[in-house]
Amino acid sequence: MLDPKLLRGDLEAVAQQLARRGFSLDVDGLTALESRRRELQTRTEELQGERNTRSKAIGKAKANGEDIQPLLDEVSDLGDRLDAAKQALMDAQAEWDDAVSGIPNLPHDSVPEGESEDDNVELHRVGTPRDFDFDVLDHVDLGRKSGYLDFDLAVKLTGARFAVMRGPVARLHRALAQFMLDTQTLAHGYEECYVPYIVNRDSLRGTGQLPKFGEDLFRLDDEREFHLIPTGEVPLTNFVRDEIVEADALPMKLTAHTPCFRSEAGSHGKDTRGMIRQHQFDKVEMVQIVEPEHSYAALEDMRGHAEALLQALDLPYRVVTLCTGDMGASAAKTYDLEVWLPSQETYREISSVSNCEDFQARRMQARYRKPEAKKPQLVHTLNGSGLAVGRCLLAVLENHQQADGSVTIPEPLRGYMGGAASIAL
RNA sequence: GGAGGGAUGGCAGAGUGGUUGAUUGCACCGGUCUUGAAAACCGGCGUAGGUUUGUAGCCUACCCAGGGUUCGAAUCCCUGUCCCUCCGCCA
Repeated sequence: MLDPKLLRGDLEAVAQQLARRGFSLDVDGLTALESRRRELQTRTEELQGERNTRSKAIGKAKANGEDIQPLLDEVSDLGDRLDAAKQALMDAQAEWDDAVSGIPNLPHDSVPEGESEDDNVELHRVGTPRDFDFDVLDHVDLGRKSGYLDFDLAVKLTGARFAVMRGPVARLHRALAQFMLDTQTLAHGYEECYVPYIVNRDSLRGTGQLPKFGEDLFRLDDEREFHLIPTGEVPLTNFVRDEIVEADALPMKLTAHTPCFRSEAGSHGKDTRGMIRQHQFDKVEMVQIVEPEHSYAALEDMRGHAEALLQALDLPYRVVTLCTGDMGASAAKTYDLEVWLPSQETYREISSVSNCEDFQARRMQARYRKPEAKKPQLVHTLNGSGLAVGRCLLAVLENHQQADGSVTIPEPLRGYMGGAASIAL
């Protein structure tokens, strides 16, 4: 959510910045709404003030043993007028909140302008796609022969867009997650966390999934409005919701390996084959809570933390800066890491690293106290995948496949695989 | 699943219908004292919104959340959430 002061002040400037990301701000509507809201608030507060002074007078008169009936008669209709004013104010406020909650974050100046992913700007490429002297298989065909990767079985157990992994593939999946988690904690200084995979409404509101994007979530049949997490970002970032942390507690660097559940996956018929797009997938998430002046340095660091994993796994990838039109609503700037998939002969997203500045912090009321400042200040929040485990698994399978149907295990994973240098599929 | 007790400012903890936004202590900030520090003493110290040129003043709201009673609610009633204790059950 944007700073309400910004929205009450220079709306035109805000509208211009939002136009960069293809969002057209209803300046006139908001202005009218705000002036009406303000008027109603003033009226309500006047009535409240009147009620308070009269009630105090009644209390005083009663204490002096005077007859208070005449005073009571005077205030008889005040309550009704006050109720009406309050109701009107609440309606106007709700209308304003509704309008404001749909406004995305302002893009950072360095974000390239564009409408879609076609306009994203490549930052750099690392690694060279292999030249295969045999016909490459995609992960579906690779896994089918042995049955170690079984989508048909998942259909029977649940339905479309789930996967069953068995044997060495299941172990490789676990090895990847362990390797990522160990790298983030031991090499990059993140604190390992175990978090709930079910969260409440307030948490989803804090990170921005609600109220606008509820249809992307799996919701439990429970009156408490519990939802399965769509990403570890939700529980981790909400650590600081409604908190005032001391400055020396920052930066807070958190990581967790969690499953992620997404209801929308595949609703548009994209990536129907294989485990690119699933309702359930695992991810190691990085979250940083930082002081505002350090958030862009932290963004570069986090991108590096994600890139280090791909380099260690010897996977070719590229980094793109998302253009204004392709960013999520909460982000001010986002890098995507895209890994090379030989079967598709293209780069596919495997990590997304974003600086949300104070957009989420404001929704969450997440603040910190600087010793020299009297008022608590909003923190900046960043999140990034480090990495998506499922997509990483298929990238390893496809990139490191051999002519004999085996897959070479990247060196850093071998310790997690009982020393195996390759697996036979 | 059953029975009880709680939720108040950064923290601890008073307050059961009438100038109580709220006693007090700790923490924090400023000052006096001191060579310096500590101690002691004095003062300050919540958040949000409105009004305003104004981080001044004034006004309004907020004592877990949402409803209700009342001229008036931190205080009484209802619902919900969370925490604690005991019993049962369970990984």
